[in-house]
Amino acid sequence: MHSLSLNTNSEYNTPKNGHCNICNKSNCLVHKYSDILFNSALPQSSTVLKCKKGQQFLIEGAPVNGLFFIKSGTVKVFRTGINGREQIVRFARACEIVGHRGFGTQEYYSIGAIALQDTQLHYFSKEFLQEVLVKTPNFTYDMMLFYANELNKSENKVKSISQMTVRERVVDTLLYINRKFGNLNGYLNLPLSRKEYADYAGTSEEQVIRVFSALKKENLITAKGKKIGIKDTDLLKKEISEHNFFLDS
DNA sequence: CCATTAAATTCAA
DNA sequence: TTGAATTTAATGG
Repeated sequence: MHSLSLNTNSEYNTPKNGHCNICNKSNCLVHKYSDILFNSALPQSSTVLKCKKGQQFLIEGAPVNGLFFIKSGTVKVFRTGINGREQIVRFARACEIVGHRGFGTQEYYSIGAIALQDTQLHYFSKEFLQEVLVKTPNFTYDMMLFYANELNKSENKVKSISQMTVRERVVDTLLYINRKFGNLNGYLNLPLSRKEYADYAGTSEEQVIRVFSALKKENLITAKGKKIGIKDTDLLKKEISEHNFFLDS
């Protein structure tokens, strides 16, 4: 009766080195708690949701009813600013959590989330998770660490947007994408539009294009459409080293 | 910010 | 797989 859940569990469950075999992280929550999350005796513990590229699955202002763990694909999480401008809060990949801020007393999501590629999501209802949190202290503790970490990142981001120059923020964004998604064939392994770089860095598309052009001239990056290659990570890091903002993942 | 041109991506035949 | 249609990038005002 839980065939879907049982199948899912096995995907996370071949650890030799303790690393999750989907996201390759040693501290992966989905991997660590897959038994609890997917093999629970509780009914309807999880369902898998399929999102096509460009599909929005979390809408700002919609009532909170649960949260998502990304099974595959990538997602951007954003908030709409005062004049309709989009502020990208973060990019998320496999095994990361989306929609967690709605938990507790909050009634409505304060963020939207949209799939950047075809994406599969594990959906967990609020009721189910509350039950798990109450019964499983280790899980609750790890979730608390996760929340604390998120808060720290968010505070760093405020600092970066208010104190760094446009160029530094764009460089910081490039390093963030590189750190988080790595590179494939010499290009960042996540294709983003200049607008998306801008929305993350807190600038305009034109500014990003101009910074990219400058970086190309200086031989720090290469760009072919949406494929951006970082030529010299260390030199880029140097540019923002005085801010030491490249600590968050 | 907007307009123009170049370049890249998508899509359907 | 191609190339026409559409979208996105780049530049200059």
